[in-house]
Amino acid sequence: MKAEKGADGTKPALRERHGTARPRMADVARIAGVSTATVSRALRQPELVSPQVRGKIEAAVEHLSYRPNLMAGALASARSKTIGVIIPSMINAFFSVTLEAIEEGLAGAGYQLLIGNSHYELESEERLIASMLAWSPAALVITGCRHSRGAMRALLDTDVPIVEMWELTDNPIDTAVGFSQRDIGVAVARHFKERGARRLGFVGAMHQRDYRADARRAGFFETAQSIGFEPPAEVQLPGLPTSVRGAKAFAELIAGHPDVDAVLCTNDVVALGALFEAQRLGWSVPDRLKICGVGDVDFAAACEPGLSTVSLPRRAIGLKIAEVLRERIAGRLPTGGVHDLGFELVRRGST
Amino acid sequence: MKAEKGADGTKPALRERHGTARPRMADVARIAGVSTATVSRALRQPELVSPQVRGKIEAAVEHLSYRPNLMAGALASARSKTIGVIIPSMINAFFSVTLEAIEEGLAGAGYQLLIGNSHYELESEERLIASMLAWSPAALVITGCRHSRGAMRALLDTDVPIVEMWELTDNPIDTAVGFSQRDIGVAVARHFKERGARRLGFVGAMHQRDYRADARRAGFFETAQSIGFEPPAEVQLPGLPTSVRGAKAFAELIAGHPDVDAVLCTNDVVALGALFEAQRLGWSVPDRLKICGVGDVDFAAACEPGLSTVSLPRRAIGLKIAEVLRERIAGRLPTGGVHDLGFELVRRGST
DNA sequence: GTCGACGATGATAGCGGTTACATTCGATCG
DNA sequence: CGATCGAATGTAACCGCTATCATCGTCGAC
Repeated sequence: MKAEKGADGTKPALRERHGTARPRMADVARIAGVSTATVSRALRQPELVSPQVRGKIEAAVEHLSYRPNLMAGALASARSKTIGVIIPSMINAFFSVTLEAIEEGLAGAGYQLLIGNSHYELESEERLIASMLAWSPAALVITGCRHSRGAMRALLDTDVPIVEMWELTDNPIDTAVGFSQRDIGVAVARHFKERGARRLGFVGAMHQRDYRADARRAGFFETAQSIGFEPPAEVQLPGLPTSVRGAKAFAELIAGHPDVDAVLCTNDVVALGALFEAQRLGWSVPDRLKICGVGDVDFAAACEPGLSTVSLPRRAIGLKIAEVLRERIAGRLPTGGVHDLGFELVRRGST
Repeated sequence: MKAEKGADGTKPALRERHGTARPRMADVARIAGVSTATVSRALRQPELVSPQVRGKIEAAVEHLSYRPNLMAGALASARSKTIGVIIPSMINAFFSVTLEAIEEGLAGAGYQLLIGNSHYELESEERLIASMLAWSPAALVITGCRHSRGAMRALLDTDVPIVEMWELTDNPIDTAVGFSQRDIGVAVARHFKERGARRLGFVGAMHQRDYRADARRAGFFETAQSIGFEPPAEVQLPGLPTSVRGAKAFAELIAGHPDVDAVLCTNDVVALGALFEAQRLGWSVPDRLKICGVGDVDFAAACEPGLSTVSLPRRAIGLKIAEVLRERIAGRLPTGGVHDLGFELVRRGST
């Protein structure tokens, strides 16, 4: 399926080096016949500069197609128009939506997102925090409220506004925006009870690394028992949660526990695998078996039957963060707080 | 579903400002009893510094837990350990995988990814390019080979290595890493022919913005006709491609053209919607209807029947880019080239 | 008419590193 | 034994912009 022209390095690159040095603010100043201080002001606080001078400066900027060197500006002002965001996975669509919402909520303000992937590892997170702080970002957004000691020290030690997201805590470092992961498990257990389930099952993943998923599991198990179920039957996927693994794990689960009639899957992708597997096995959903996912990814509504799931405020988290950051950066709202954005159990055909 | 403690801003933030200023290189130098030049060298080219001095410096760094201010370094050296990446969507899992692979391939080298979202808009891309170049990144990775005039000018004018990805071109600005979008359409049309399809259909999306998807469509239509099909029946989704919209668009398509017996969907998410819709309508797949997606997202293999699709080198693209960049940044491989990573038609039950 | 206030602009000292160049000092060599 | 050289280190001039403070009119008030 490869084109013949694909041989490495054969094609000449289009670009030729022009050699024209990037214009500096001093060039603009010279052309406009003013000092660099005035140019700087005209660019960042135009209202402080008289209209005529401003006009000349704008013309010069245009003429040279001048673009300020952000690093110089950041260095001199000790803050950069950058926002660091650390997420545990880039592939997980949840965080991507939040990322996009943060970006959208900050749109136009000229912020750049510096993105780091912690791969669900606390040490990795610590390293990322350190290197992001070295850029003096305007703010730092991290996923979760659990951090290594070193990370904690760094976070407490800096003046950069910190936002912890996708989880709640009683002791935010600064600001937390999220929802209770544990309550999701609670809600689903109750929902299964309502629907008349008799024996519960759980398909999890990455229990050793994704402690947020673990909190959901804990809520599910504890509530299940407290409302009269036996401890749910359980299987853990090896590795990342995918539909294929979900299908297989689900098959294992019901092979070992044929009495299970309601399964909570750690997320929708896994649940989709289970749904197809049930279909293959001829178990009717929801009569013989109820399936619930977590996330409300777009396909959940398109499934047959529709997949019941828990809708997470992934977009709302991002927008809220953007809102908080705008306030923080503008200097209002000096201190943080905890923002619980809740979640919603979406009842569809699969339960 | 909200916890009571969720009232905004009620919780006190954990952090108290310590007031300790971040140590500077001069502090390290003083403690180690050397000049800042030596500290700088010890940090970036340790082999130039004698072992004893290096030891003292490392001790001082450790003691102060010193972290260099990257902006200062970047300003002075006119290059930053940053790699700008512009993608058309953060939600699309394709690009996320590539992003992760770029990151992974560059792991340990201490690069930060500066990520921009162009929302499939060329003007947006132009703005992003400008603001990313203002950070003097070590390289800039952009999606696609089509750019606005202004963007082109900026890209040709800079010395920053540029990589265009997810598409091929005869005239790369510098380096291109991707595959032929058009050939995907060609391959699927032929595949449908092989499988004995008689009337083709196409479910597309964003034909006005995603010109890569348009290239796939063009390949499909042209080939279809050249190998004896009538022009495929076609429906375009309004807005972003989701499963729900895919299901609806597919329903429309076959309502209008009941003779269609093979449908190419612009991506797997849409194809999944079509698959479920076919199931709801009682059309058996693949006998009555063949469905093919694009992307080979993880659930494609878990579907019932398995979803035939086109596997894109999303991870390979990222790894290749990382490889090229390592070379470029190290100063070897001064010029670019075109790298065709191909794609693979994955035949599963749905065709 | 003089003074102070105020608005607009300029001069300039950093911001915290990097790096070209100078300096030092022992080892090597004729 | 002095000249030479190279490794190790220091000196200081930037990098390009920001921000403080000084300067200079201009204008209204007393």
